[in-house]
Amino acid sequence: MPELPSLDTDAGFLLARAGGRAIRELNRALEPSGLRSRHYTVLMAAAERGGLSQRELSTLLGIDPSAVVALVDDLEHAGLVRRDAHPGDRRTRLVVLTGKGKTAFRRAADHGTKTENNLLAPLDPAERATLISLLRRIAR
Amino acid sequence: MPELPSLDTDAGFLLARAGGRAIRELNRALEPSGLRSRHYTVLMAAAERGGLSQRELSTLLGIDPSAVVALVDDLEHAGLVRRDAHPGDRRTRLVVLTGKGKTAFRRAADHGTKTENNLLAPLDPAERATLISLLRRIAR
DNA sequence: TATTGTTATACTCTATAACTATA
DNA sequence: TATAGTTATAGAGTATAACAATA
Repeated sequence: MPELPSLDTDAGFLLARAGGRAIRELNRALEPSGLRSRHYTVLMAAAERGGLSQRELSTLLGIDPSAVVALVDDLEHAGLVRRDAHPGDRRTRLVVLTGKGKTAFRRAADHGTKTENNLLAPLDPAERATLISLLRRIAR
Repeated sequence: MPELPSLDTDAGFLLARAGGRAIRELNRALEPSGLRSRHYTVLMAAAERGGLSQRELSTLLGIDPSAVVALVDDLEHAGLVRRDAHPGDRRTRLVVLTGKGKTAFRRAADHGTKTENNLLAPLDPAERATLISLLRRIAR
């Protein structure tokens, strides 16, 4: 007797729904800064581990390499990142935050944190930690 | 001392990443049937609570009303749903699964369930249940 | 030969506004 | 006046293929 999936218990549906909501609300919060949620994740990666190649950003963030080009273009034109030469490989460009980029990221992080608190409002701190640790194991 | 968000702990990023992966893998699994993940959720809603209006589908699934029109069009042309008249309101169309639609949904549900099992493979049954219940509280 | 970054392109998804018919 | 469904449209996101430079 096969059980049919239901909206209330389908993990894929709930993940897509919650993920879409997270993106939408973050985009709204970042609107004044001219950034979108994906720019924000690039800044986050660069702030955390400076000097990543675009290839590394692509796999780390799950964004297609061709899309990374466009995102880094945007951030470079806004003066928030530089594309530095790789010491040993002339094909590779290392994406590095500028001083202006660090400031912009800190400001964006304020909005991001508020948005996340709002999203997770129904959960207590232990539940938030549980959710994050479960997600980390399936997000890949 | 403000803590900056990190890729490892940012719930929005992890949700978006996992949600995107769920959609992508479901779309691949459904490809032979000619359905996309959003068609699947419409079928799921109609199977679970038959006779929903398109407006109700829109809020239940978090899909814009204009997009619901296109999805129901697709499903209707494929013979999987009907648009029935609402007894008391001639503006409203009730979306109902046909016999063919029920069969198609059961088959799609097989693929959906396999995809979900694959996605949740790193989690044991209790962890899956926890994740689903936490997601349900923030998915809205 | 393989890989990095890039360009071009097509398709899907999301979002908004405007219209119609009904309420 | 407000709501359900519809159409049109624009913008953002996703995905693929092909190319130049370099490994």
